[in-house]
Amino acid sequence: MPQTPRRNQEDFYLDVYAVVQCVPPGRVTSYGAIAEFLGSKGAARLVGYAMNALPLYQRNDVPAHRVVNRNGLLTGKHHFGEPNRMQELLEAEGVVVQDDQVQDMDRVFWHPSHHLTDTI
DNA sequence: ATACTGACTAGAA
DNA sequence: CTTCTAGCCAGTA
Repeated sequence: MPQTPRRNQEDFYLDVYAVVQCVPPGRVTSYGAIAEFLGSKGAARLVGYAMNALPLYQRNDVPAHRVVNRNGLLTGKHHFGEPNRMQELLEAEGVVVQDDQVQDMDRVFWHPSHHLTDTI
């Protein structure tokens, strides 16, 4: 997981996908956290854009449903085809979702730099 | 080139 | 508590 500043947009996209792939099942992270980890703090919108540009052939490898906004709101749910698909995927991993919002964010939130010291 | 949009966020009012 | 503002960056019109 590169912690170096953005080199170019293509690598940035790939880095975003790589980070998302590191999110353990049952945990979630935020767009801003990913951006910050990649050295582009404040580029949260770009992370969202990267997810939007996630190629279909990679959707099986990248758990996009584990990325929510910093409040735990499922802001990307409209990109999963069915309205509650994202919630179903999360709940299948044990994440409690209510009103399109992840509950117990403090316990479930996963920060990229904490991947070694995560306590489930 | 400007203007607006969006799977965002932190801080101010 | 809520809503607003200003940043953020790529893509589109």
